[in-house]
Amino acid sequence: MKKKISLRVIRRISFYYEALLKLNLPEDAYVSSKKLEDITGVSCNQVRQDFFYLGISIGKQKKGYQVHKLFQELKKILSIDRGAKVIIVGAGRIGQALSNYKLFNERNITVTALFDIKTDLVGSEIGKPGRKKPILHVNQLDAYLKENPGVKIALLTVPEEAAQETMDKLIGHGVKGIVNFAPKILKVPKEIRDVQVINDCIGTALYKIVYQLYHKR
Amino acid sequence: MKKKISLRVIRRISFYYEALLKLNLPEDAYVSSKKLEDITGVSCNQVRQDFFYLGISIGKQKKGYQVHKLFQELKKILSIDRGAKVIIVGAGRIGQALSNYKLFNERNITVTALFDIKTDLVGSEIGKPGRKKPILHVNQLDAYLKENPGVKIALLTVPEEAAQETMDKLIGHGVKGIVNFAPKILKVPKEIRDVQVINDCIGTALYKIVYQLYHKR
DNA sequence: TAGATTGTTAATCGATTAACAATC
DNA sequence: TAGATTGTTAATCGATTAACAATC
Repeated sequence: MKKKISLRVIRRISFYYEALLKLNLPEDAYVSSKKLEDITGVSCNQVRQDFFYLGISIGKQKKGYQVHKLFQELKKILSIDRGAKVIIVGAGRIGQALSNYKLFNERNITVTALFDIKTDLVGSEIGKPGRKKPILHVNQLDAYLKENPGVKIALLTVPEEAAQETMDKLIGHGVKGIVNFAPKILKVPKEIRDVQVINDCIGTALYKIVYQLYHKR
Repeated sequence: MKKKISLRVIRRISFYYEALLKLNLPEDAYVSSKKLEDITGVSCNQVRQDFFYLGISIGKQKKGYQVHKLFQELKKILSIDRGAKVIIVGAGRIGQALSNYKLFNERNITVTALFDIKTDLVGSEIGKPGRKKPILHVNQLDAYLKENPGVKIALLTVPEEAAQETMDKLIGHGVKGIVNFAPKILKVPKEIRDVQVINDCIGTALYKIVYQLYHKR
């Protein structure tokens, strides 16, 4: 019986994980829920409640949580130890920037290839020597995904006009997770049950910040 | 007495707004809460509850909400009619990509300038003719913000190492809203009360999608 | 010891869902 | 008319906060 963890909890877990990375403490050091509050802004009560909920009971009174053990627990929940291979569809500026995104290395996420339709991009490679990724044509997607069944996640960075069409294609080829960077809400057909889409994180962030600007308390 | 609207509601409001843009209906057409559910994935009950909460009572039984009126209401809440001027700090690939982001035009967000420290970037301009934006040096930030007091929002696209330092600088110069694109949680000093930061939307999205990949129901 | 910090429960708060009378 | 859809209330659900005994 696996309990389902809400995305809000996952988000906070990723905050704790990032906090640990940032602190860069020796593995045998301890970190308290109060310390995590200082860095993440999540209250220490919430931190302990989350750990309790997730069955993380490795704390020592008066000390806190051992960094090494906590890392292990958080990694397990976030599936960071398993890692993930992703492709980037759309090799324009955002796509290329993401392909070098620092976050990926430390978090065990590997970009294996990019896809585009522009003939001047297709066939080239980008990235640092030793870590170069090929840019392939979008119509090679199907073949690529069949050859690389471990690739289940796509970052979608094509222009707004092409976003829905491209997403439908990705779903058709068996992709199970899509992060959509186009400022457009993409629909997953109702009959598709096992595909997760994260829509429009940039656009939503902008609306929120503009709203807050005009409604400060 | 203005009631405070949570960011969750703001997020859904932006979904409704995006849905209207997408539908592209004549202004005198009507759209029902059920139709909004189809496009946004937000249940029709939730839609009506949100409208009720926000005092949007323009519906007609058996028809729905007139597109024109609904646009007006949603724009008012999202402050789209007032618009927003933003700067982009960090003129690398993500910064440059964002400076041409299509979302901005339709949503009344104007990028007025970019900032960087690289001498080969500073002094040039980017963007389409007629809409060119200058790239200035980061040490011109203070002067720029003083000359342009309407600019209160910054998109932060500098490398991870420079993110916190740059944010502190922005806050010092009076910026009130920051969207952080570095994969790092940035802290606002506790004594600062009126600055809003949206942290790490890309990193969080990735953690969520990886988590979901390994925990499909 | 005294102080700090955990794990856990209970209380509160807020958000979502369901239901339905009103009515076009 | 009958069916569809709103506005609104009440019920449910879930998430956060507060409190505190246990104990290192």
